Amino acid sequence: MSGFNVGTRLKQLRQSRDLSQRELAKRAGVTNSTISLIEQNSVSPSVSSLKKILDALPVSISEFFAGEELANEQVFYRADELTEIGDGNLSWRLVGARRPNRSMSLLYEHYPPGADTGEDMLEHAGEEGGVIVAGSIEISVNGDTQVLHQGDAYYFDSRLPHRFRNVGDEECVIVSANTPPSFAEGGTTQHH
Amino acid sequence: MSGFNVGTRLKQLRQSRDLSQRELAKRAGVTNSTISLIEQNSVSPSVSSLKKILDALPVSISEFFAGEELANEQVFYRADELTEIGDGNLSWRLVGARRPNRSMSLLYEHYPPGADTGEDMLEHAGEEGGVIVAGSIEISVNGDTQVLHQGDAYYFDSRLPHRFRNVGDEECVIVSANTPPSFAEGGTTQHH
DNA sequence: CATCCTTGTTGAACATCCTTGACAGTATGA
DNA sequence: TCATACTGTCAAGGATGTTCAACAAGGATG
Repeated sequence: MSGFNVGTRLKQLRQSRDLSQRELAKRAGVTNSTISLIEQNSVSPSVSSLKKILDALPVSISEFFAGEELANEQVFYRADELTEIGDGNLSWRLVGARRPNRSMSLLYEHYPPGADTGEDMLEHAGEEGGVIVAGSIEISVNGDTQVLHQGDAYYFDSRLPHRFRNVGDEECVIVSANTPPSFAEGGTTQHH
Repeated sequence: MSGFNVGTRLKQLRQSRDLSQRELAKRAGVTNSTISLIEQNSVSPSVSSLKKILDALPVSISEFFAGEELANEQVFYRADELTEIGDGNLSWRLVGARRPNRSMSLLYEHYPPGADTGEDMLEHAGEEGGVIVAGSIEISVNGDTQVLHQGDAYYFDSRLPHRFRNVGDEECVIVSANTPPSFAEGGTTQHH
């Protein structure tokens, strides 16, 4: 259950910065009463108000809630999560067995000409980055599409929708690393 | 930048799941009007309402806002944009600026012939792994010494004492990743 | 064509959040 | 002791979010 203790969390953040309710309120452009009520969990603030307040700390909204969510959320690593690698066309080789206590996975990827991770932009928790070792590849992240060549690199939060496509005529080789994927919805193992 | 386009983002998520406003409203325990108004950005929802709705998708609040907030982060790095870290002898190029919030650091490393991380075995918290892209290198981990060649890879817990040495006569190129980021903050950095 | 279902939108009523302004408690210093 | 300045809390009312109910547009069925 929820137990989204917004008030307590806000109070902690404010106090850790040695700010009074009034001082924070002033910076945020709201009144001290607002902060008082929120901290007591007497109200559930509107997103716009909460954003004003967090901007003044400053703390991003996702950071604010990440702390809350990690407290009651368990993160599981499925044993078979990374076993499905490569689907005939694409070749993803995992460096080392994927073990529950590993904090990242390292891949040696080979994209033949025309290889494509698919039209459906994928989104999952975590971060990923890589260096183009040979060939070139077109990468789309959050609507931004670029063609990277040998020596180029990328790094992004995997929650942004992304897609990989080899539009050249030679094989593209990438060494990439991903920080832990969260559990994927449904059966298909998400990757990339 | 504000531009927190909560409505648009919600609409995207709802539609990607093939849900109508009414269906989502039903699952979330709010009314269809609420969702309509939010999606049109006619209102800034309260956190409690937004949480109900996101729970029904389901999407965590931090995920929801992550998409908005991460939109401005740099994703693509041209070869000459990598941050040089080398100390004269060794050359390490970091993918992306030193951002404190990243969960790993990605490196494009160049070891000239004779390069050596030193006799003192290094130990630090975290994990590291890499793929040898060109040349060869001698790696010692916890007393076990191996020479790896192009296409070989390694992965170990960084708490084990380790050392890298290029005993060949050509440059060795490695793409590696470390968790947690060992190059996160300024100052001298231990690595490898 | 009519009928029925679903879709998203909107005005008015209601519920909740937010501000105004006042209050009590504590600490510092004259 | 009194004055001043700070802290957090709270009631009343204005501002904003949410619901209820009606509406129009689009598809599907007969």
